[in-house]
Amino acid sequence: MAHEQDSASSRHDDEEVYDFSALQKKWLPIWDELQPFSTSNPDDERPRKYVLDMFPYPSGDLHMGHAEVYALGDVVARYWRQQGFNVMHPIGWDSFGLPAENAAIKRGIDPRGWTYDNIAQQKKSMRLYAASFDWEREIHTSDPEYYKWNQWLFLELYKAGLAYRKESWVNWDPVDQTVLANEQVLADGTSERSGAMVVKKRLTQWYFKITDYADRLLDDLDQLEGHWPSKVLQMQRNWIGRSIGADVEFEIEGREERVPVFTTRPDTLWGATFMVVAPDAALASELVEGTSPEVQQRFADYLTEVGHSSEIERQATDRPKTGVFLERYAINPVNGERLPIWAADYVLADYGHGAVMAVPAHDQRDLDFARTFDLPVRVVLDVPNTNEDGASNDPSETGVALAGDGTLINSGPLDGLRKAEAVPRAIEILEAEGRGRATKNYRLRDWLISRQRYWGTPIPIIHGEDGTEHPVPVEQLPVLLPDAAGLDLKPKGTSPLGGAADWVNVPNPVDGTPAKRDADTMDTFVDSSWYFLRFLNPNDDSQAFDPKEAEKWAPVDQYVGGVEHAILHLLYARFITKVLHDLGYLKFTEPFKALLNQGMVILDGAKMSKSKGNIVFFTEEVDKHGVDAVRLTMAFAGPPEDDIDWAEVSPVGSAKFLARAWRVANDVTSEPGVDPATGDTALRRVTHRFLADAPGLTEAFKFNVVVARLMELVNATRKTIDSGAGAADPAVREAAETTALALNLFAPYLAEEMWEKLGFEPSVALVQWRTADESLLVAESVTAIVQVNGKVRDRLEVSPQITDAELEALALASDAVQKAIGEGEIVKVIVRAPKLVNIAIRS
RNA sequence: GCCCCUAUAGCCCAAUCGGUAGAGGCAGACGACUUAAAAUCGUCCGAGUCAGGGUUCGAGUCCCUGUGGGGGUACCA
Repeated sequence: MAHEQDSASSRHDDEEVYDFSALQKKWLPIWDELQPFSTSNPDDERPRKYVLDMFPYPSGDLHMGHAEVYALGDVVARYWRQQGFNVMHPIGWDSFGLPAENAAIKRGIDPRGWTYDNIAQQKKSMRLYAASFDWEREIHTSDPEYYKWNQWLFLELYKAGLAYRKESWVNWDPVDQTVLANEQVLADGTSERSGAMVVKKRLTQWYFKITDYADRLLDDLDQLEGHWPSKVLQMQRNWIGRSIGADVEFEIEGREERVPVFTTRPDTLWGATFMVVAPDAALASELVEGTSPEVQQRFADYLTEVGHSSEIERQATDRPKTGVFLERYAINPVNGERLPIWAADYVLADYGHGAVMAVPAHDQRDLDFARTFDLPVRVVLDVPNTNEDGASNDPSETGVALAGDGTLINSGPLDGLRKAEAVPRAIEILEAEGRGRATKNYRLRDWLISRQRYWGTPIPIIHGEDGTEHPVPVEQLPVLLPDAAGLDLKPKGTSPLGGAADWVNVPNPVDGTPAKRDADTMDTFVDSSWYFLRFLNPNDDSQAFDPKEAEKWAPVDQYVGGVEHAILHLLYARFITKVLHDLGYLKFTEPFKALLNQGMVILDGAKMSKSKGNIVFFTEEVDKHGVDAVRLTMAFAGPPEDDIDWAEVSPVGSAKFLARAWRVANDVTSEPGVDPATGDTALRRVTHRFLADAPGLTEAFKFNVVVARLMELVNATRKTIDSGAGAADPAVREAAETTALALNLFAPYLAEEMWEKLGFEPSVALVQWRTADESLLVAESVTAIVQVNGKVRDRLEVSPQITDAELEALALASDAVQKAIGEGEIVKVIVRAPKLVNIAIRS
């Protein structure tokens, strides 16, 4: 094998061989010298574009997912540069986080060293990959110069009343020994990081009050319509989960305070037959006090049982309903009925008020519960029976709640109203009596930002002995992380920072008495919630970002990244942007004007993973095929949002195409500047159609189509060289130059080499796209089809300027058409000159 | 369960406003070059658009129903 390769390369030791490795070695230092992607010139008068790729978490080397996102993001960045824009395309490192800490614990080393070593390695790969980043703006979120501003941001939220501490049930990851945000718990109840089954734990933690922004986060999604993938918009809408309804206040026998419940169906209030409270809500424990010892015991047992059930059991939807009767009664405010109160875990403590009015006839969950415990079911909405066999649709018989629309019955003043009329009427009645009001509820919960881990941003709060909270004064920021040496980083359920005695024990800023620093660190999603602003002035040590620069560059014009961040990161960044807007730092309210999601790179239909051993390694692919071929493959594989199965695409094919393009450029014999107008018209038409179409296709993210069209152009050029006008034809040069310009988006090394070979100075990345010559876009003749009753019967070569009348006459004169019409009677003739005639006949 | 996306050649994918189903690639066949092979160049082969119904002069494209695949969500009252 090796022998054969040697002989092959010695035989073709001339410049026509496409040697990607030599190109990579040649151009990287030249670009370093030229700095074509710098955005540091303040006098640059070109219009600006901010193109941002989601920054990577530095673990190990780059992987194929990185290869995809940075290939596609770079197409966009390079495209806008060609279109005359001053494009800011920065990159940095999301370098705080658990993997570094876990790796450090495993190896007994410092997370800092591990992280920065990884960054060094990945940066090398990233530079080789030739994405057009402005490296002068590189940031690391784990640098004190960065996380200082996380702390500043925290204090801004704190001052605004948007950061607060509360005790509550939290998601606890028993493997990583830390709390998780709701957003970090997967649908199956496991941690998105460790994969461990998440358990509930009661802790006092810091929260950001994102729920205050729920309406705006939801409503402002409308502005992004058409610019963000509709899937992401929908996921965000579902996540926020706004429900419109009403609070209804129930008197409780033997209790002073009323109990409010939230319902989206106030129209069914007359159908309530019992009340259910969440067993883990404070209300349940309160209600059970003073009841019989048996009930108290049953409740205590039930609470224990609920606490022990795993997340999986809790989430099984077909799980039988469980609960205990508390032997207490609520009074229905509209009809005075006594409603028995039950505790059951199908009611959630942290949604609404942790209690519901149960209307079994019209709510499936309530019906399931009622049937399990033999509670009454009362229909209050007459819903038309759609059972075909005429069987009853009575929920107590069928077990199916009547969820549809209908007319109110058994509902006093609402009787006879439609559902849509009854809802507002019921709210009016409640409001008039002071027993309720229209209200909204959200699925979204506040953002839990405390983490009991080391490798993150310290929370800049000092706790006095008396329990008071004191923010660290801004001028004392950053609160530096203590040295990891000597600290026990092993997960033990409390923050490792608490073990750094010198660090944690500080005087109370108010009176100098002993106090302690908050020992938790922030969720790393805080770091990434505003990083796009830090790129604007990454070295400014006087402020987090410069609002003037923000006005120039932000918001981000095009954001590129994986759909895995569709909810978490994007929601947090949107929230923080709105907060900074409200605090007067920003003029805009949405951080990312447009979003492009790329799919995943998979293998043989399966997600790549270490455990499955089906990993394609970035470095191996780049070594084997070259950067350009890997990048081109990413663009050509299909629409960006589709997954790329690496087993189904062909970097070999991409490399072949690049070699083919390279040979075409090599064959050009005409001099730079030769007038293309004298060249072969057929090839020029292909070139100019490409020049005309490529920009629109690129802006629509149809990169695969642009590449296909480019292949077509190269094929046409080859044909002209070999069997047409020949290599000296000026149209061949024009086509080759166009190819180099287009390849700049997908294969920057080869593009640069071709550009040089064609007699120009680097860098091709700074050369403007050419406008197509309109006269070459109009074909000399077009094929018009003639249909009879929709079937193609003839084709006519006609002028593109032909009129409807002329074309119709020509079509009717056709023998083939006349034959098809036969004896039939012409009913209608549709003419779409110059492309089509359709003759409708009746036979 | 609910919500959303999707289905075009053996495979990956194209197809502006509804107007000739094919741009491109992979795989395959044949030929040229070569002592031969690789590389290269050339030629060719290839679906009637998941199924059924509807709207229309005309449907891959719009509407309805179903099936397959993918994703989100999970007792949110």
